[in-house]
Amino acid sequence: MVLDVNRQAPREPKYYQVKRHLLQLIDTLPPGSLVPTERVLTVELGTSRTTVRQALSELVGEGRLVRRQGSGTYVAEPKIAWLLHMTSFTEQAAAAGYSASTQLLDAVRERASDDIAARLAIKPGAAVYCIERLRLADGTPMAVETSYLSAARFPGLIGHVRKTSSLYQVLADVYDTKPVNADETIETAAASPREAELLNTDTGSPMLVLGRHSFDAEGEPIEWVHSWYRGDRYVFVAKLAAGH
Amino acid sequence: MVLDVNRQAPREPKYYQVKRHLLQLIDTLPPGSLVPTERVLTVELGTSRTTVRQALSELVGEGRLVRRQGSGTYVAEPKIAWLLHMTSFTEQAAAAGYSASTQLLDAVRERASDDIAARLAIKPGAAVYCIERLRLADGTPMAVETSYLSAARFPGLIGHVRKTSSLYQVLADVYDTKPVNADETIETAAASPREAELLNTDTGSPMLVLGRHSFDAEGEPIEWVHSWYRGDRYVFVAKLAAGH
DNA sequence: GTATCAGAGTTGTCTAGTCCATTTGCATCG
DNA sequence: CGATGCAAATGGACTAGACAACTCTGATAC
Repeated sequence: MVLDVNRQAPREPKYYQVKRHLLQLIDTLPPGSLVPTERVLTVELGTSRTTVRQALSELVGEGRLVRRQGSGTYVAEPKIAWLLHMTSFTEQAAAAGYSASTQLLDAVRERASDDIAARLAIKPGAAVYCIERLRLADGTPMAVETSYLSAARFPGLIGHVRKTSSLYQVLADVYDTKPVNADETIETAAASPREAELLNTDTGSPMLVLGRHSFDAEGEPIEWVHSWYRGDRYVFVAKLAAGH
Repeated sequence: MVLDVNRQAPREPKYYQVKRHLLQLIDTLPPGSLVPTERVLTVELGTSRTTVRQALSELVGEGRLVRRQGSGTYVAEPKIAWLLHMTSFTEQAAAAGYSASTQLLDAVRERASDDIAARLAIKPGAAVYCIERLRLADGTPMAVETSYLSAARFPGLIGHVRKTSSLYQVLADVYDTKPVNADETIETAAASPREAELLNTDTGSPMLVLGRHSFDAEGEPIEWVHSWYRGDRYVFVAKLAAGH
């Protein structure tokens, strides 16, 4: 009978050795530098291209490297900090020193799924507006934002949104409604082909998904939004104080 | 001369078709259900095991599936919401209905890197305490937390921390210091083998990294902490109000 | 009955290779 | 001189398969 000493130690995968090697290299190079090609690393490190690519993919996902097909792999710029608070995208961007713009991708009326219905406090199957927008900062795509609002509560919303780019402006001017509270959720996900295309990244790359569930002064839900940010590009920042 | 119509359309990768197929399947099954094995999916969908595994890996990373080596792949439980606010881990856990515990992994005195020094407003190379702890909720590991504090400002800290599990308690009782403000950062990363082992997950799986930079009433930095949570298990929740 | 063990089945890791899409630089042509 | 086209080099997607590590079940031994 063999006694199994240190079973618990999960040995380091080979691809992780490659990753550590690359991390060391990256730390010595300025952003924009070219790193060795996949095929060169394959022979240098005595491993397969698949293994090298796994290490590279993780580093790309963490925002340390950028790959450009046909060209090469480069050291990435540091991530951009994005402050979370209760204002519009435009104000947030301005506070961070960017000029924000918005591109309306889609605005349709559809039936609420069970999940959406519950969040908007309406019946499943009731009409909702689904508004999809691309947020840009200094012209580069930053986030894909999808908003859901009750069609019964905001009749004709789509027409207004097509004319005025700011949804919050429309809510205030036309419907006299203003969000005063919100629950925000933050989680990770992988980019779908659609988001990847819009945000100019790869399908499956890690994303930060910000959900916002906002309420008016009476506590009624106004909208449910989720915004997809590239996880390799952005860090969310929240400022907290002890008294809540 | 061939005119390149719709160059922009990046066709859907094959693995993503597999992923969508699996998502449809998952939506019909309760948590804990067994999904078909990798080899079965390989023949059912007419693809290679590598491609099937890529789809599965993304779904595992998004918390939709759980893989158990030697056993099979199962539909995962929904993610757990974790409220962000300016209290201790223990209080946070209690508010969410968990009984929290902490395991001290390591507590050493070391020299501050440039980054740490800047955050703690001390000189690079000055002594800092590095305290690594495993946070558990109802006995299951939840996060790996690494704190950095100035050794000059909190002499003998390690000894106190070894006796009292709560760092904030020690800061209040022994050093009469209390954090009143904090900047929190949230970003994505991939698990290192060490974190993966401690959190009982796989190397490279997506993580949510919460950074906390806290300050006392005078605006002096007290500590710099980063906590690694499993991105497939947790959603962070922040409550915001309009008046900031 | 109970414990043990072998084997089948599963996921985990890695390899070596093919073919495609895109970029880039160079040679060629006008 | 400029534009064009070609070829090399690069990353992107996928395949088929080997072997390892682990789990579970059923047959067997006691």
